[in-house]
Parts: sequence; C-alpha cells; structure tokens
Amino acid sequence: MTQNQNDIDYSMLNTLVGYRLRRAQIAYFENFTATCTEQGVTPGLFGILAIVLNNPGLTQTAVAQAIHTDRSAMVAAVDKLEKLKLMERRPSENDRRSYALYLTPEGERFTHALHQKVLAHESHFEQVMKPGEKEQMLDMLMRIIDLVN
Amino acid sequence: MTQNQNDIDYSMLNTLVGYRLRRAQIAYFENFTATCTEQGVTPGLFGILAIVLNNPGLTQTAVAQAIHTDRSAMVAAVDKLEKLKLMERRPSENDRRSYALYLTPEGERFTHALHQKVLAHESHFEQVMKPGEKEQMLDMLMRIIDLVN
DNA sequence: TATTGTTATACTCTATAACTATA
DNA sequence: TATAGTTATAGAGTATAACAATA
Repeated sequence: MTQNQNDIDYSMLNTLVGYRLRRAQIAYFENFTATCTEQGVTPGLFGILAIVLNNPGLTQTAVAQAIHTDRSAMVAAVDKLEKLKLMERRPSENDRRSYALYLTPEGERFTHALHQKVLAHESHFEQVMKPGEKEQMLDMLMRIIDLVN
Repeated sequence: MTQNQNDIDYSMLNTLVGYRLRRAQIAYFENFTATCTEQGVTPGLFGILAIVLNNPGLTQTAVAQAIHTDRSAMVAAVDKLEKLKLMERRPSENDRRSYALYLTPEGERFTHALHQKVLAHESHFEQVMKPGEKEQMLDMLMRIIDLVN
C-alpha cells in the first residue's frame, strides 16, 4: 500500500490563504463552467453578458476593462455572442471608431436565466457554511479585491 | 466624459461567490507570482517543492495528484528543479519504473525561505481583515475544498 | 498624437494519447 | 493487464505588437 492522497502532508501550502483561495475558486469554477456549458456559453462569455446587461451601450474596450481582460480578446467573444443572437454591436453615436454593445431581448432573458442557474448551483456550497458566513465571506473578499484595484 | 470603471454596475457578478473568489485569488496570485519570480521559480514549482519538502520520497505521479495536475506536466517541472539543484530524482527502491523525489539541502533551505517570503507578502492583505477573520476564512475555504475532494 | 477595433502571434497552463519499461 | 515516466500535441486563456480608421 503506497501513500495515497489522504496521507499527504500539506502543512506548508495550508498556511497560505492564496493557496486555499485558489483551490476553493477552482471548486466553484468547475461548477460554474458546467452550468455555462449546459447553456452553450463559456464563463468568459457570461461575464461579458452580465456586464452589458446592467451597463448597456458600453464600448468593447470599456467591457474589456470591466472584466480585466485585453480588448483584443473581445473581438472573437462579441462575434460569438452576436452569432448566438444574444448581443449586438450598434454604431456609436458620437465616435465612429467604436461600437456600443447591447443585449437582444433574447440575450436579456438568457442572461437572467443563466444567472439564476449559477446561483442555484452555488447554493450547493452553502451546506458547509454557517448562518451569515456567506455574507461575511463576500464582504471580506470585496475588501481584498478593493485593496488592489 | 465617458463611463469609467468606477461607474460600472457589477450587480450581477457581485452576487456570485465564485466571481469574488476568482478576483481575490487573482489578487493574491499576482503577489505570490512576483515573490516566486524574484527567487527564480514559478508558483507551480513552489507547489511541488512545498509538497516534497514535507513528503520526501513521493513519486512524480503522487506529487502530480497532490497538486491536482497531470503527471505529464511533472516531467519538465522536475527537470527544472533538478537543474536548479533544488530537487533530485532517486531510483525507487522497490519499483524500477518510478523515481523517489527528494529536496537537496539547498532545496530545503530555499523552500523554507521562499515560504517565509510568501507569508510576509500575504500579510499585506491582513490590513483589511478584522481580528480572527483570517483564521475563519482559512477554515471556511477548507470546508469548501473538502466538499468536492 | 492618441484611441478603437482588428489581426496575427506567442506564451502559459492544462489535458490527452501513445509509447517504453517495468510490474 | 495495469502503471510510471516520457513525449508530442492540442486546446483555452491571456497578452503583445502592429495596422487602418477615426478622434
């Protein structure tokens, strides 16, 4: 009988908040990816939909900044969302270089529905949280994020 | 004046624990990566060092499982660590197919020192935590991780 | 000059398949 | 037959550089 995974000593990695954040994020992300895939999009595409839903008319570059990615990556992403008839590029009114992004009515329904599905899948993790812990975690994570942004 | 990042409505993404975990993990990871880079290794190589330090004699496949990656990725990683004279492959005593991994004395010193540097950098984030919150966060994250493993 | 969208490109990380030598 | 290490390869995600159109 060789040493199996349960016997591994993680004492060094276990002292690091960053390592546990990473492992927990991967756990959530697997769930999230599966939910998105069922609906025919990727996590990245959902992020774009979620931003444009509540911020209609943003340019591609503005959305790229909002989700912390490069504007060059937006081109193929918006192409896909247009092909899915969830989003559309409209000519910007005052700047002929840029597009204003809007969800189609179907895109709005799709995004709301997917959001609810993701929330439902996330609730799976709440069985290991005590009352109030989810809110406290959200609050603590936001303070960490705000520290570097 | 166009809409800047501070004006973006993140209300949908902000309801998702997974999204905040991801953003917070990225914040920690940038710090972690910089600390590793200063010492000439990558975050992935540090993970391997940290496991082998406390679990000397593991095979490559066992280490791969411990850090949740594929054994094929271990080959180049261990090659690099051997070239840095931090780790060595020794023939396994009872199985000529496999190697037993050990840190060199220099590898042990290096790993302890890097661990301390990472911890020191992580303390930067503790300025936004209240007393006891770090421990509570570590505990909560572990419960989430254990749920899926 | 600077910025937007675009294209081409590269780099990292990760995963898969197939091979060999051993078990 | 199954497993350990290895190699080649492919995919996703992300970043950089350069270009045309426009500001």
